[in-house]
Amino acid sequence: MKKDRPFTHAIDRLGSVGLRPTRQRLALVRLLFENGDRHVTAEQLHREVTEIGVKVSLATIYNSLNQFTAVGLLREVAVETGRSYFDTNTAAHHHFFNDDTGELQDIPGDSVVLSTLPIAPDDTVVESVDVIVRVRNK
Amino acid sequence: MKKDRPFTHAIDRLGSVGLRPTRQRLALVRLLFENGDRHVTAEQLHREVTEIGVKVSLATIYNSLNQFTAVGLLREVAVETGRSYFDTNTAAHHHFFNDDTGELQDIPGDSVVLSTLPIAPDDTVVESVDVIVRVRNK
DNA sequence: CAATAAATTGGAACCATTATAAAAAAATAT
DNA sequence: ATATTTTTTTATAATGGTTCCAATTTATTG
Ligand SMILES: [Mn+2]
Ligand SMILES: [Mn+2]
Ligand SMILES: [Zn+2]
Ligand SMILES: [Zn+2]
Repeated sequence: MKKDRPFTHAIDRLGSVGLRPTRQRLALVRLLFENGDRHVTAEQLHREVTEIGVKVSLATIYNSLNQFTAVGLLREVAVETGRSYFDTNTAAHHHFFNDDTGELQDIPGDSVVLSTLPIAPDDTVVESVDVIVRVRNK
Repeated sequence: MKKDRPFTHAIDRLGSVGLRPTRQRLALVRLLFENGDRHVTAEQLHREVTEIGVKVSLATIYNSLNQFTAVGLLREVAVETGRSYFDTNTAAHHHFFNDDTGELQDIPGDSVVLSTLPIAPDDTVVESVDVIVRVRNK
């Protein structure tokens, strides 16, 4: 029996955004999307893909993360200067960031809501609103 | 007649946090705190201090910004990977970030309020909540 | 003023990321 | 299938913001 969830298969997900299903991109797509929502850095993903025995250069990791972001498969989250996080959940949502562990995690559902959104400065339009709740280990 | 606002003078502000009033630090404190709230990067501040004719190395700019942050005179705001912004307003408040110009600016008063704050993950405590409203030029 | 401690400095090192250009792989045409 | 063309991957170099370092200068203390 066949799942009807869209893009169950890595190859279809790549096809849907017009990227060729290469060995490297397939491995990355599987790691990223076949285990629920994820938040990864380039180095993390490189370590993971290497661990499962697939050889992918770090340059390709960066290329792929940027391409996936450009086509809307991923979004980038800025939590600390120095390194980028990529998020497989592209819907509007907010984050907890653990300063001790560097772990980024979604804030569930609507458990944080802005009561008022402020008026954007003159001649500007609001693009997005990012809420980051910074936490520390107790 | 004497102002009664605390730390009107750069030298007092440095004294109050136990930092020696060197020529370099005095110039930086004046630029940072004598013209209302500011949001600057290291490079920006270096350009400014150079423009007023004070010679300060970039290393000292970084040292000073980090020291000022450590003693609570400044706070660091993470808006984009790659470079740090330092904020002279250390009270809890939120920001507009203009992606086109790189300008960071305070969201006035309580024009943005979180209706609910989410429960922090197990064994963690909330440290701070940062709201960044990203805008673009119209 | 002498001695000591702290701060500043130029330049090297660092680290995440991006650029480059050659080799490899994939798609297309024959 | 083979040849041709296009895209992708890769190793490596370059980049840019930041930090480190050891030598020099400045400030404080005795
Ligand atoms: Mn990017
Ligand atoms: Mn810092
Ligand atoms: Zn997320
Ligand atoms: Zn601010």
